[in-house]
Amino acid sequence: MPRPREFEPDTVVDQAMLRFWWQGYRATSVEDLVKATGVKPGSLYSAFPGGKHTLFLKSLERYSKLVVPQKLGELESPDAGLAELRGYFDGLVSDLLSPEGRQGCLLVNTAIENAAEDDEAAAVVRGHLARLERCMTTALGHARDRGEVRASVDPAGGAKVLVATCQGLMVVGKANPDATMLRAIVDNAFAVLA
Amino acid sequence: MPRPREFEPDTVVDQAMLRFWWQGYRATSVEDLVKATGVKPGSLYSAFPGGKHTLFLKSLERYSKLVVPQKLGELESPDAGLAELRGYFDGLVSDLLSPEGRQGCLLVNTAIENAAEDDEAAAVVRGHLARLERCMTTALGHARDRGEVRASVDPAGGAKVLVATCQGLMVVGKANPDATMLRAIVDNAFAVLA
DNA sequence: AAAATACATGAGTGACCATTCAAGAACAAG
DNA sequence: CTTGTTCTTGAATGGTCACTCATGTATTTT
Repeated sequence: MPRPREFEPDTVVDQAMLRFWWQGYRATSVEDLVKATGVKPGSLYSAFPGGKHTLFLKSLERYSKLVVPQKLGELESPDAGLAELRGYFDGLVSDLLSPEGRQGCLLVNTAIENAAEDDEAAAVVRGHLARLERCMTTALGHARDRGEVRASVDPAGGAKVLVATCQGLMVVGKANPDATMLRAIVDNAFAVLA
Repeated sequence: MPRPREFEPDTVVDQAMLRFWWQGYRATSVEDLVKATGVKPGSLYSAFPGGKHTLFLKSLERYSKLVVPQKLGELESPDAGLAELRGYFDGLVSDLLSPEGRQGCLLVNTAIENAAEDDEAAAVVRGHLARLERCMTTALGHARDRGEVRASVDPAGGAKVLVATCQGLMVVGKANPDATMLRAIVDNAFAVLA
């Protein structure tokens, strides 16, 4: 009986995600979202009750499902080792240096901009950090078993440090997107493990 | 001849800085600043031409001069070594775990929230990162000379990694202010150097 | 074709935004 | 005391914010 919806909600979330990613939550207005999606306010609010904030949370989840796996790449494969770990960091650096990647990571931005005042957003960020830590622990364990890093490196502890280091890499990259600096950070982070 | 000013500009900047620190640039309204400082809009704009943005830049500089040296503490002394380096990281962790320190570092928050769109703010952040790197390089050099870390640790490179790690520590701390996690990051960051 | 249903539209809501400005007030010099 | 200068005040500006709702529309069932 009902008139069918003329837009695909997932597509709307995708476009909203891009806006939140590039501009941040506060700096993105509902009017921005209307322009970006082509969906008028009324339809937006009826399709996403809760409005801007709901759309933001859905954007975070969509980012986790769509963008994060692509960035992690082989690092999430069960037998990832040092090469995959290094590949992830190198990918971060080249992203930060490219015009399309300057915005960094939506989840890192969210940690800083919203985590203190938005528990739901903070929970998504915590999930992401745990996921990162998990696959880095695995990769570091394999790296140690294969002799790719010093035997004295503790995979669980080292992974926690690497998680922090890659978050910090993005903070530094935002303020100072300089190839020499970013590559030096990665080079030395791995040199210390070898 | 002129009527004397009834407020101290430095005090106004101090109070504005606290607001920007706790709430961020965008989330702090001029009305907030008026309430916090007791200075009415007209006076605020005549004392700080450029308004909110000028006050923000002055806040960043004041943070660098007032808050940062207090956080760095002995790490800025010319003969700082591993103890001072470790002390700085421990201080960061206990700040992030205390109600008064949850807001993290104004300059890290600024790197994420404003650096991409505000070159002047980004420049202040870059200065801060360079300052951190400089004193960490010195401290790490002394630590190596004194045998407090492995001889294979490169002070300049290691400092770059530590800078990134402490920025990342604050990202993690914002999303997940958990003592066990934060202490594990610091413990392992130093374990890797030993 | 008529009724029922959900969707699309976009002007409208009041609140808040950063900023300005006209008016009055306080001081110092003459 | 008068005049000149700067400061203080707070109402007013025009804009934008997130959000709502009455109206019209498209589709399916009867």
